[in-house]
Amino acid sequence: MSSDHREEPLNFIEQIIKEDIESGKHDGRVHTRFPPEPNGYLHIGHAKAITLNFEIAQKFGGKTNLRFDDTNPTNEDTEYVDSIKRDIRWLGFEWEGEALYASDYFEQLYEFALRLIDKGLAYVDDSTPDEIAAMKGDIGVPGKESPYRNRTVAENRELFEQMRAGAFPDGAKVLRAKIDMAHENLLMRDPLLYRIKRDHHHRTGDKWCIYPMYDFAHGQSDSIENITHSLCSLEFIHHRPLYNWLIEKLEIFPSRQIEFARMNVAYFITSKRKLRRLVEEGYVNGWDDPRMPTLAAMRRRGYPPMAIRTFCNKAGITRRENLIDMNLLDFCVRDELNQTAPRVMAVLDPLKVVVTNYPEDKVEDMEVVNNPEDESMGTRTMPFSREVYIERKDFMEDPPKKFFRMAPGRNVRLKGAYILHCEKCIKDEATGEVKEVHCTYYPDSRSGSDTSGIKAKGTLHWVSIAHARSCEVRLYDRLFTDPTPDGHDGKEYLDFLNPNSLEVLEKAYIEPNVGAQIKAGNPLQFLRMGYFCVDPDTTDGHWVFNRTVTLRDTWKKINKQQKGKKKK
RNA sequence: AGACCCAUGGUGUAAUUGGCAACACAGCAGGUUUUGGUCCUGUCGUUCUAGGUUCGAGUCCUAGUGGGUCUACCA
Repeated sequence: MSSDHREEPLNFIEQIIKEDIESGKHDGRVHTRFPPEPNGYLHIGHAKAITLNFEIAQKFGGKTNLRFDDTNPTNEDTEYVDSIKRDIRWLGFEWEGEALYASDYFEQLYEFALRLIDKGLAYVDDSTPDEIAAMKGDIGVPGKESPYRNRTVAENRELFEQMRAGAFPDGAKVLRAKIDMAHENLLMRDPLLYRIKRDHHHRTGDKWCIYPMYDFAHGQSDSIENITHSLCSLEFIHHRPLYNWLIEKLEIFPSRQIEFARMNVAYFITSKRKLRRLVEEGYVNGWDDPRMPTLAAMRRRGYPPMAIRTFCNKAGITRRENLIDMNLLDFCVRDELNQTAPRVMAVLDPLKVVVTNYPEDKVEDMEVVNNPEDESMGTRTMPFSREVYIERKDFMEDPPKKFFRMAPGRNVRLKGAYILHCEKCIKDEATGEVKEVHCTYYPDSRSGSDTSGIKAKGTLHWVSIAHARSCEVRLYDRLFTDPTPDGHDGKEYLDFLNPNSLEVLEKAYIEPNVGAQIKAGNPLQFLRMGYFCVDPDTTDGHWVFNRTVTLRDTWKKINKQQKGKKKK
């Protein structure tokens, strides 16, 4: 297909994998995993990790597991398991075999713990959390060894078995690795491996009262699954020595952890806690509110999954801090939708236009193309009549330079129909508001068979008043007014909420012959207005559309520039 | 304070691993257009600082500067 010989550059992880394959490591096998904790909804940051893990495996002929990291029963729930699976599939990925769970390895993990105890590398500690914290030392200050550190193997074994059997209350004892209380890396100062916690687990129920900590579950699960490359975000970099230490001492499959910088997107936040607050305190209408950065929200907003994947790929993989421009996301979304979204005409802020020389009872069917980018999408018809709506902003009584739309004395084309000559506007005497515009049309200017020779600089979208359908349109803007709402001292992210992030238009109008498109999630381009999609709130009698993203708007820019000049 | 990580246009990533700093987005200026969309053309602008190694450094070394991470019985 492609004739260009330039190889696409590999990111640093792909380079590592390529080298591993070339050196015959793991017989050239590549196996990654996506390890979410089922305690919340997936967001754009997860999309990056998902795309990376699945696509990198695909690229090198490998596999990707989905493994739920469910070692803390307190916040985890099956509800999240289902939504996570749905979101991954929505992005277009399918994991290897069945979904896996760290909790399936609890018995094996327990065996691993005994193995460590037998080697004299783990001990049961009776210290309280406060005591453990106090003995941990500080950055640059070595810690102190626990008085329980030198229990015998036999004693440790018996105590740990009793821990499992439920002999001790919650928090009474922990199992710790025996490494080095003076280690410069705080995580190596005898890290906790198991805690006692009586809580109902979403899968194992009440079978266990001890649960492994992240560091004694994640890497071991990787190893159990023979994961070759365990990709995670930069914050786990300090865990790597421990990750490797445990694998080495346990003498299990040597998975390799590789860290990359997580993706930050301007005007987005991804902290679970902060997102939860937005939902719980009603700043947004739920986890799938189209203003949220969750995948459920992006789906509802109409972002095509492929656009999100493209976006993640274009953002790239490195170990640097980054803040991705939202323009890139918009670009990816528009690029995808430009190819796929059928065009329709909808008037969001209607202004009545009367074509005074058009017969009152006449109706003509105008043929219009569904997508100029894709001829195979065919055409449809739009009824044209004496009274139509146009966009209020497309008329100006006293227009500035470079305004190509409707104004008294000027010609404009109604897309797919006739060229109109604007005669006058009628205003409300009290308010000065333009109530309607009177035009005449050129009968020989009909679209497709125009013999008038008249040129019109602008082309407007329109709907026939008698035929149009009323609908609801929801316009979304960024949720925050600041690119890094949670990055300011002295202010919190809620201080930067955009008061205009949602605008609901109850009285918008859409052309009538689009019924087949009205299925929740379907994308549409409202000609000249933007990309929209059908919201799931839609019923037969009430159509609701979400604006996914606007079209690029050169006029808006010109207009701004002109206004800026006037001020000067 | 210590350890670790990082530093390339406005933003994000490349640079055949030591050989003319490139691509995308954004910006700007044009062209095409029955969407002020798409598409096309042009244009702007970059290696944190100081030393060192080398014929040659964005790349290697040293020091500095700046940013990030780490002291949960969370993951």
